[in-house]
Amino acid sequence: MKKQTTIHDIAKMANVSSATVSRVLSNSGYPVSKELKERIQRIAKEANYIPNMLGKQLKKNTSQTIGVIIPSIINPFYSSVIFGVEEIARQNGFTVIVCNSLQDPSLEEEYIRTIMEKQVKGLIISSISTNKEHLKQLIQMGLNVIAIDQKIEEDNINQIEFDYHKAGCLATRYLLEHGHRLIGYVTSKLDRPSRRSIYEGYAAAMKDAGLKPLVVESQTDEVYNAITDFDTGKQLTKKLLNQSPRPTAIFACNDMMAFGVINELSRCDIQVPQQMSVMGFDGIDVGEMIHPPLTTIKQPDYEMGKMACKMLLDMMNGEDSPMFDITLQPKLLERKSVMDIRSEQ
Amino acid sequence: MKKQTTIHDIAKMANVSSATVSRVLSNSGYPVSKELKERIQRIAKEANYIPNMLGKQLKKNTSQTIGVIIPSIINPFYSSVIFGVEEIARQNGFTVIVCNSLQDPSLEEEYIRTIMEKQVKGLIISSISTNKEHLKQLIQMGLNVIAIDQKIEEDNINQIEFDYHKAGCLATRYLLEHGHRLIGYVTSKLDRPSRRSIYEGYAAAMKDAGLKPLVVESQTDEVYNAITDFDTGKQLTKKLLNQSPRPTAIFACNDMMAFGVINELSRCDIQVPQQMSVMGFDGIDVGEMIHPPLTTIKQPDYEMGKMACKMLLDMMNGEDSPMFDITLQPKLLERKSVMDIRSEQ
DNA sequence: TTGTACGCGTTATCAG
DNA sequence: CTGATAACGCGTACAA
Repeated sequence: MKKQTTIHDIAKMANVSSATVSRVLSNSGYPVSKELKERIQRIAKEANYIPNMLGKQLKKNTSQTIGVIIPSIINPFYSSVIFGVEEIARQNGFTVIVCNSLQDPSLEEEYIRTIMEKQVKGLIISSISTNKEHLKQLIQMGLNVIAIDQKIEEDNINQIEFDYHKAGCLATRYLLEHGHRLIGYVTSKLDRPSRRSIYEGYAAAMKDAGLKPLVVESQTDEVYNAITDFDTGKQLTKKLLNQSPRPTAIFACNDMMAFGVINELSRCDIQVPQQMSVMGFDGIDVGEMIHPPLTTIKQPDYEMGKMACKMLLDMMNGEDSPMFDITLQPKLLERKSVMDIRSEQ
Repeated sequence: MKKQTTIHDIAKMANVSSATVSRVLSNSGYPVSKELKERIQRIAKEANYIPNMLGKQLKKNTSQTIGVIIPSIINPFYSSVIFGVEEIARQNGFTVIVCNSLQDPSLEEEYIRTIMEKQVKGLIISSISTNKEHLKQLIQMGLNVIAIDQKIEEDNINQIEFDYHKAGCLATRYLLEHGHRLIGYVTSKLDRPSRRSIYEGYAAAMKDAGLKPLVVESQTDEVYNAITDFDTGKQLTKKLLNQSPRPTAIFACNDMMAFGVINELSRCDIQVPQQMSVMGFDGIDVGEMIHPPLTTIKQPDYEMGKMACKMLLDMMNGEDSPMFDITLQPKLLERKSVMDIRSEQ
């Protein structure tokens, strides 16, 4: 394992100063005679020169890196987000550090600290922590932050929001329009703003229709995990089926949970959608692959990632911080898990 | 945006030399009087000192970072791998850079270059590129590499392999044991060793049973994308159904494709598993969530990630390079998509 | 157009 | 035990 060649090595080989080498090899645009330039480039190539970014970054006080903190990459929704982020980052010469917070505030904080130590100046975060003081302080120190998915109720943190409330309404109204009156809502613990908003959207739409909400909420504060949502969906469905009168439609707070709902119904020999309609929330790809294909709300994941990264890069380029929030709009993906039961009534 | 506090700032505040501050704040173990130590720690805390890793790394010539290059994080298999890698990395104070190669050799090379420039000394890669010369050269320069998933036919690259051949056999034998004789195999393009091996395992098992393989191979060299595999599964199933006599079971080269198979069968009103058995390959979580739950081969993704990361860290700690390959063994996940048809014959 | 010399923040070596 | 100083690799005033 021999030492890497540096600009000084090349300088010696070319009998010039390292300054000149630097100017050529960093494409600084600083004037260097053409012949010398070409000679240096040739020598660098032959010597297999690989620049050491650490030196550069230390000097310029900027790592070409952005950090992304999300609950878990196992969740397809977040892996799509990252996919979008990474695409834009790469196109702009940036590299992405991925951090799974596992919904654990202390892990989240640990990661933010690491990010800062690595001189990462840009962070995209779906934050779980309620104490934003720390984050605000780091922003003072030059960190640029874009919050996605989970709203951060603070100034000078740009947000990419999603209109969860409207989405909850939209889904519920769709069910109502298809003749459903008894609509159950199954949800994981309502301890985060996004989840609350969906619920409130559902409740509002029900109220508008003069109907009573029928909610089953998971109480366990589970560690994050895809299969957990699935199991939760099954559990909550069991509870819901014990209610009387039984609902004719079930609305789940995310697609994974909706899969659990469908699975449990199928285990109980209840046909979807003939005997029970199911509505999901997220719009992940696999929803299209199950039977029946899941009618759901599309939350633009990939696009959200791309947009967040673009905004972040703009901020870091000091585009005079436009400081505006974006709110993405929900879209209903009409597939096959909801039946129109108006004719039956 | 004020400048960050450095050890020099703290040195001034404490009226000591920056060397002493460094010794205390880096937990070097170097002897410093207890009172001084505590004073420096207190001042650092008050001044909100955040160490600058770039300086440290430049000095020590090692970034506490590992790179992971995989085809696409959208694929649940790879996101599980990364999840495992990241867990071990975090526990050891390392950070993970994620790179989606999209099955594009030039993108892969670009990422490897970036990795090197960032002084990343450890790389976990599912390589698509056929030219390993470049990689070998970088290993000479101190890069540590663990190859996963895709075998790299070179010395001094540690591998975590998976016995694809045996897995292909295992799946096929299972179908045979359940009375199937006409077993179709649908696969994406056989242009990679792993895919070839599964195919060969299937073919060998069929031959052992005195049966003729029935293979439908996708010809399109698609860009990587989860939904593509699903669609491919549908297309290939259509082709297979035109064969006569029709197979009684279909074995797909990955789970996503198996979902496509099931979906297409369902569209043609062919019941799974009553009228047609389906076997997948991968063992991703959602396989359990669809109807019927997919019988499949479990390829240990999460464990593979954890193991790869452990091996890599050992290598980087210069554990005298044990230089051995690990071959993970397949396991059959028996669920509900395969029916025993022996009684019918 | 090219070279000299210093600093980015940190650790390591060598004196004291 | 503590301090001064020289690196690490690079970019950049300033000088020539």
